[in-house]
Order: sequence, then structure tokens, then C-alpha cells
Amino acid sequence: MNIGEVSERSGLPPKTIRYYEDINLVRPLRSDNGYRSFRESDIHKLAFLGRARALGFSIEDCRTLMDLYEDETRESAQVKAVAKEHLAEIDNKIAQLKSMRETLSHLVEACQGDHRPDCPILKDLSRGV
Amino acid sequence: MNIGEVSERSGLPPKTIRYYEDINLVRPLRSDNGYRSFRESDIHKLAFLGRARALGFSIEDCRTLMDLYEDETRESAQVKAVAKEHLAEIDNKIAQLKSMRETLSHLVEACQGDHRPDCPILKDLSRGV
DNA sequence: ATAGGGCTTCCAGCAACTGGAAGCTCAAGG
DNA sequence: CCTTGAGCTTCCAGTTGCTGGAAGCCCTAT
Repeated sequence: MNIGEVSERSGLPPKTIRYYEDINLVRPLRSDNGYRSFRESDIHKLAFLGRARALGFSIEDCRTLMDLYEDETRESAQVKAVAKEHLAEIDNKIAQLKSMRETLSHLVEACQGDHRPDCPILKDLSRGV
Repeated sequence: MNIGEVSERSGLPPKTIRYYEDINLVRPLRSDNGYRSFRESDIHKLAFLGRARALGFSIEDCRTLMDLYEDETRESAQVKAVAKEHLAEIDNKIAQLKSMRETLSHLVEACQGDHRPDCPILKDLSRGV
């Protein structure tokens, strides 16, 4: 199967699929004409990767998860550890964004947003050095 | 004032300060020995930038905000518009992260995390292609 | 034969720095 | 006076995860 069809079936852009091959996340075969030739198992892998990425896992995490997936002797504790760590990172990011949101929304509310130059947002950003 | 002291006073790493000069966010003078020579106004600017970045504004937003800050004829509506747009982006990111968090936390809870290979996390990631 | 679409590779660029190498400057100590 | 070490300089490369574009081959249809 050529990359175009694989792209449609996996939901990943061709560029991304080529990139994943570059970094050895998938290893499609090659046809005589030089085209990549994907097996069903490659598509399966790519879809797996797409879903892991959609959950925010880093590429390296994805690699680890794929390896665990293909390792029959894995322990679910290993998978859970990766996921829990990622979950903690997500929580950190959410907390950070919420704190930004908090500050920023107050400032936005305090700003008249009219034709005059006075602005609490700029005032806050430029507060004492 | 040399970059080291400016770094301490502004809270930005020297590398970052040099980078901000590269992209013309600050324009320190130069001493005869070639060292950057910062004025108080430069430190003020850098602190401003640091706070804007801490609120998650992009570098380009920071540039815009700095320009507005220095423009006496600005209208606060311009500032507010930039801030509101950024706030919306933050809200989007939070929503996205929350949705990931939702899915992921369910999966993590469902995973035994023991020595056996069976794992709902991997099962979900590899669900029907 | 030619046009088009799909495929290939490779190079560059995005954001916002960060690390490291090579080398100059300056102040202090022996 | 010389050396040592910290601090400064520039420049290049790498980070993350792609994405865009150029140049060119392949295949099918007209």
C-alpha cells in the first residue's frame, strides 16, 4: 500500500509518516519503484502512534509504548508508569495555564479597552523593576 | 551595566538576553571593549518582556505589547485585543489538556500496574484500525 | 507524447531558547 | 609581570515534531 492510502487510513499526513520512518518508528518495505510499501501492521502501528500523540505523549514516550506493546513479556506496571508520569506533566501544564489565565483574565477585565492610552495590562507588565 | 548583572536584575538568563538583542527586542549599547552596556531602560524592558513571557505571550505578542507600551498614542483597546486573543488561546489549550487528562486518567485508573502484560492503556491505543 | 498526480529525496524553517566551543577582556594574586 | 579564572564575545548546532517547498522520478490516461 502506498503512502497516500496509508495517510487516509491512519489519519496521519504523508509528511508525518515519512518523518516517523526517518526516526524509525515504522519501517515500511520498499517496492521496486522505490515507493514505500506499507503492510497492515504498519498502518496499525501508525494509528497507535496517532492516538498516543493525540493523548499528548512525546515521540520518545510513543516509542517506549510501542516497544512495550510489542513486548509480550512487558509488565503493565511499566506502561502505567509512563502514563502516570505523562499525566503528572499534563497536570503541571494545566496548573500553569490556569495560573496564567487567572492573572490575565483579571487584567483583561480591568482594561477599559477604549480609545485612551491608560491600560492596566501594560501597567502590570511594566510594574517596578 | 554588564549582562551578568542585568541577568540577575531582570531574572532572564544571559543567553536569553542576547537572543532578545538578536531579534531586536532590546538594543543595548556597547562599551569600548565590545561588552554590551545596558541602561536602566533596557532592564526595564527586559523585565517587561519577562513578565509578558511568563503570562504566555508569544515573542511577537511581546514585541507588539512593547511597541504599544512605548507608544503614547496607543488606545487601550489595542492592548486589550491582544490580551483577549491570547486568553482565548490559553482557554483552548486548557480545554485540550483537560480532555487528554480525562481520557488518560481513566486509562491509568483502569490499569492494574502489576507484573502481568495485560494493559487497558495499550489496548486502547491499539484499538481497531 | 504529454499532462497530471503521486511518489521520492533533501534542505530550510517554525518557537524560543540552550549548550558548547573558541577566543577576547579584565581584575586579583604571587 | 605573568598567570589564573571569571566574565564576556561570537557562532554553530541542537532541541520538538513536524511542515513547506524544490527538483525530479514514476505511472496512468488521453
